[in-house]
Amino acid sequence: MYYLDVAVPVVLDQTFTYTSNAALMAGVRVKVSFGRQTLVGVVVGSSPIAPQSKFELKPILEIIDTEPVYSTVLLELGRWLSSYYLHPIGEVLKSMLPVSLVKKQKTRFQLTPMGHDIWNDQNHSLQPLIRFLWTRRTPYNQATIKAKLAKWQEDKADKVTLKRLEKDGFIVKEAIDNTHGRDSLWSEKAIEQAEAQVPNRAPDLTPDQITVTNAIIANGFHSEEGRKAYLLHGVTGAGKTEVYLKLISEALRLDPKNQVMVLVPEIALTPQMTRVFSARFPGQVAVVHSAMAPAERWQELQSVRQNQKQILIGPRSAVFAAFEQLCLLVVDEEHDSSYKQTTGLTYNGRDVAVMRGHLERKPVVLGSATPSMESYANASQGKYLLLELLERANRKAMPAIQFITTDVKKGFARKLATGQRGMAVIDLPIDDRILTALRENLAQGKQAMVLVNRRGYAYYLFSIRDRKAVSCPNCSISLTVHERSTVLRCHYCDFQKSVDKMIPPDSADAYVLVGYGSEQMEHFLKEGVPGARIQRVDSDSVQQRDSLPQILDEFREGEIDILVGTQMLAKGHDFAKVTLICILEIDQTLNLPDFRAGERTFQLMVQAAGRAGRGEWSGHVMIQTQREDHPVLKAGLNQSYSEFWQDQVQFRKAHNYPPFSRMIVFEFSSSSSKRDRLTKWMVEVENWITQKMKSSEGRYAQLSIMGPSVPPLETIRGRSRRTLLLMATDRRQLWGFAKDVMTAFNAPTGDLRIRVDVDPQSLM
DNA sequence: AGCACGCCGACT
DNA sequence: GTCGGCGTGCTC
Repeated sequence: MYYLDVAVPVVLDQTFTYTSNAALMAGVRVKVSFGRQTLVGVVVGSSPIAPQSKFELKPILEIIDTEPVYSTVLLELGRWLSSYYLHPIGEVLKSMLPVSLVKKQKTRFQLTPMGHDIWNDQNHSLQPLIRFLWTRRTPYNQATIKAKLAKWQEDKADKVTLKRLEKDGFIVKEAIDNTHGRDSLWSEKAIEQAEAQVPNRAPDLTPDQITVTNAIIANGFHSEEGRKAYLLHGVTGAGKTEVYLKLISEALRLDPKNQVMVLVPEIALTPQMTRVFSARFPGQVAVVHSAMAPAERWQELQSVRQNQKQILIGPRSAVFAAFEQLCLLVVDEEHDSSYKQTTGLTYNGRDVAVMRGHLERKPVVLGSATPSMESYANASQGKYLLLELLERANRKAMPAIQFITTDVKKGFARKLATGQRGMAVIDLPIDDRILTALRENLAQGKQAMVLVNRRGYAYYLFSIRDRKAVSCPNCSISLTVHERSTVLRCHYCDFQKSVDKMIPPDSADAYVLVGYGSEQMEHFLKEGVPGARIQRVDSDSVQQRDSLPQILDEFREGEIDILVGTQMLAKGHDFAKVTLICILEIDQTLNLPDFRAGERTFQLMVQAAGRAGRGEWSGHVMIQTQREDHPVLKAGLNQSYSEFWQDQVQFRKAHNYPPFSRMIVFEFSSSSSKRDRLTKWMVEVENWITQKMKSSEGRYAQLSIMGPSVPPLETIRGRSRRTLLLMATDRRQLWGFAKDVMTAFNAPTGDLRIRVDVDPQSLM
């Protein structure tokens, strides 16, 4: 008889003991009966000696794997993740597996045939309700339906719940599996194409590239002492990718069975990126990304696991991939915030990569033109070895940056007039000098990109009578105007409704559209730059057609003259014919109420500028701002990381913000209808903290505790929230305290919920 | 998280 | 009287 420690995917941060006739390897999945349910757990340890236990131990039901799915290192990594990110071990292990095993479903509500009958049946008592809920007869998402139902019940006494309707068979939950069904234009085709071509030869490296590469190679690919991380700080166009490629070829030269993990931000996973790698290493590259069907993704991961492919390129989740012979980890654009998972296990793919490299005893190379302050601080302290590429590989000058200082802008608002929505241009929120430059650029047959801050048509719809913006029923934020001002959408939940239904039909002139988004800018540009072929790129336009790679290809082929879009555009693409980049709302980025605003702004400026002048023509960047004297903007103008660093270090130090401290945020929430319970709970939290500090005899002297407080966005998706921010230089104090918060408040009853975010990227 | 047990309000 | 709401507690 063997006694197995099994981690099951439940919120409890502990393992459970089961019995088995066979000794099982750690990392093997088993089916177990847990309470009244059957779950898939992971064996994390086993022993022939019975543990003293007051429980009656159950036997496992089934052995799923013949070989461990988690290597020793991955299990160790899982334990580290669990304690570092304060997340239960069973859930951690589950999150580490490829998504194919985790169903991600989005629920929508649809009428059943019986429901349709009621919709048509004038005599049925429920017809008014059903007609109210389903103004059209297609499915609605949960948020919309719940909002409608709430509205219905405002003035009526009847209590009809969705559950009731469901149970009576009038409506059904329609699970939409968004992991399936999306066709995946990116990977296969692009890679096939790339593989069909002759493997391209490595160019001669510049002396700087050689120095950097040799520094890493000289240290070797294996080290028993563990940690060997490098920060490769290379200006845009310095050829960081060539350094990665050279390192990979060196690794493969040493042993063709060696394998390399390459993490890239999700958005950079365009065919071009994978094309570069597969052209250099034909047939040896596996790729995973979010638009892939689970089966396809699993296949790619499997090929890596069995060492049929040498290189794995993927987004943050690829950091958990199983390798047979991993020997190098690369994290490209390490500063990118998309490495941070914001829900569930809130890991940062970059940091996990560093930890994994440490556990695997293999080097980790973090690359960026604008390193995160955290990584740069680590490099300054000698935790990482700093390697620099300070010149562009083609010796081209960095693009010239020019500030366009606008007058204090007239409030940009327009009437929502029924007949001419989205037509009348009253005032352009884009400077004439920029428009002129765009026209000239076009006349010369060159390309441009225009970056704005927000997707959608207008920022919000303002009611003149109520003196407030039309806001989301589920979130404390105004609705964004979309589709040429006909649709209102919430950027935080799924709520969406047409303007006509949101406001009384005859009152259109009592509302104004305030601000603009990418969609409206597209229209402005179409008028302002006649003859230009303009394409919008933001998550709306891309999602609709799942077409980002196609658009980017068309742009590269010269079938589009101007791309207008959100900051998505600033990231990592390489277009030879782009000579002009315009950033319209840099001040807004700079003004965000977040201690990283300066860092984000600098990154945006440098990354955007990096897109210009990559080919034979030199580049030009125009930035519309009213704050040209701001030190961060000046640093951006000079493309000077050290200037930026000097300025921000002062500020971060003064407030003891990261990288000079660590942060952990707790989010407490309840459904907004039960806000009083949440408030009560927060009183408990406050008392607990006071008590804790009193009894701790200065053990937490170092710790700053902020809150619990009402976050800027109090309600999201119908849930009221409170946040508690913990900050400390001393890691032990911070994690010690945070773990205690978890134990004290982790099993909230009823509708209350708690969420932790370790090393948060955003404090909203 | 599930899932069941258990205690209160509105219906045949 | 019960059906079903949800609040509470447990899971080797």
